[in-house]
Amino acid sequence: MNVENTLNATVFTQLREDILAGKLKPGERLRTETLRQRYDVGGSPVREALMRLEAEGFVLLEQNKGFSVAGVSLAHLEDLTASRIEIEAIALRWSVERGKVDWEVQLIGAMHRLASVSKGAAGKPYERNTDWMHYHRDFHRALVAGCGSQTLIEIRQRLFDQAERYVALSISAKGEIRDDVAEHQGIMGAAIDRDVELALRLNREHIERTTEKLKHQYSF
Amino acid sequence: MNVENTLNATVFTQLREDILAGKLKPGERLRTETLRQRYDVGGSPVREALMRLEAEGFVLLEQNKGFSVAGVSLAHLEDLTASRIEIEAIALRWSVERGKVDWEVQLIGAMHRLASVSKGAAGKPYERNTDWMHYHRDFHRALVAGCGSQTLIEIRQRLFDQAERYVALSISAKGEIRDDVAEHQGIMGAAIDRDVELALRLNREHIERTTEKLKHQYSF
DNA sequence: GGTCAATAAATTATCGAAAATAATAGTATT
DNA sequence: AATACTATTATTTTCGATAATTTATTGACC
Repeated sequence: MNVENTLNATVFTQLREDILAGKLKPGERLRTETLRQRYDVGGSPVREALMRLEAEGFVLLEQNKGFSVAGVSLAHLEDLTASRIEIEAIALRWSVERGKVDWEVQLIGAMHRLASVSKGAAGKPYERNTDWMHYHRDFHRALVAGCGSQTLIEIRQRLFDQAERYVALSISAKGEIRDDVAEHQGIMGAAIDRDVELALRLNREHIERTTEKLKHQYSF
Repeated sequence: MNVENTLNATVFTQLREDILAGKLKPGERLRTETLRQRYDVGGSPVREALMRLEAEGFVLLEQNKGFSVAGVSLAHLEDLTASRIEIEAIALRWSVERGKVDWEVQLIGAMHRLASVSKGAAGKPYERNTDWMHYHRDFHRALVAGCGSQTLIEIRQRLFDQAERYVALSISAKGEIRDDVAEHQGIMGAAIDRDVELALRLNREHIERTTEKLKHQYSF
């Protein structure tokens, strides 16, 4: 699987996933020795990976006191949501205004994948959840992929992932995900119809609804 | 000066400044050995600092091929500018709408400092430039400081710094900075008068004008 | 009992050397 | 002369050990 990847990169990816999936709890200390054993590597790759995660906001570094998983709070979730709504709005507007047919194709494909896993048989719920989250992430990325601004795309993705952490934490507490095919189809429809205002409104409501549910559970 | 700072943090700051100030040219390779000598430290702090800079977009890392200063291009500058205009607009709007009197005070202070160094006697032009850039940075930060969103503030700052690099590169090529006290006073005035639309328009024009000048020189 | 200093233990940060990978130069072969 | 292959060098990446710093513990003193 890991054909040609530097150790540091592997640890980075793993650590990022573990934090994002809530396996490493918010505020939890990240001692170098523990991580060395966990990923079976030396200290340098671990520290380097942590430094990158620090810059991305998933990890907190206190001088000479080590690293810890970034904390969560209601205030942070709300700030994140408000910022996300505005920034996604820009990216989505540009996407709808400028997206070519390629963008439409990719978007329809992402929607189809998302719908398929939603409909999927009961099977193993955990696997379905991770699959769904993966496709969900892809769908929202596809939505803004036509905006033409790499800068904006990266910023949006970062905020999205930060927010996903709250979702993951709430799932691992509650057990089930929100399975809203129709909502996504609505956003996509408006986007492809080039109805900017409608797409923006639906997207904003989509984000707000997600956050509202999280706030209601308040398991963090 | 450096009472209690980890080596890694020192190198990070230095390296960041050197890149931002254009001392390290875009695309330039950053060999560990060179940097070890330059900052008189071991390999670990250097690599760790570089990892952070990579995540911030100032440095590029290619697996097993090392680091280099992030490149510059017209396309990137334009993307940066477009994104900045939109994101600063949000932050500024919120600042104007929600900023308390403390925000006004800080803003007026920042404006005063900026004006004072602008007026400063001929003296040493280089020192005046770095001072001016410092206060200029502070002014624009003060402008959005009242928005109440840490997330947005950090994002804006990152984009601003990325753009500052283009300014620095163009200065070190041309020699003089644009000294526009009136423009800044205009933005501040509109902000404190709580005239959202005017403040936003002036700010957008301010950014656009800067970029336009850079594009005209096109020394990168 | 509670505070403080001194010491011990735990942890982080850094270094220097070894291992892995890429770039270069040289050689042989066609 | 061009290509493919090998040896050599340069560079990055990683490890294990050491130094520096923080945290915990102990015991003296009030």
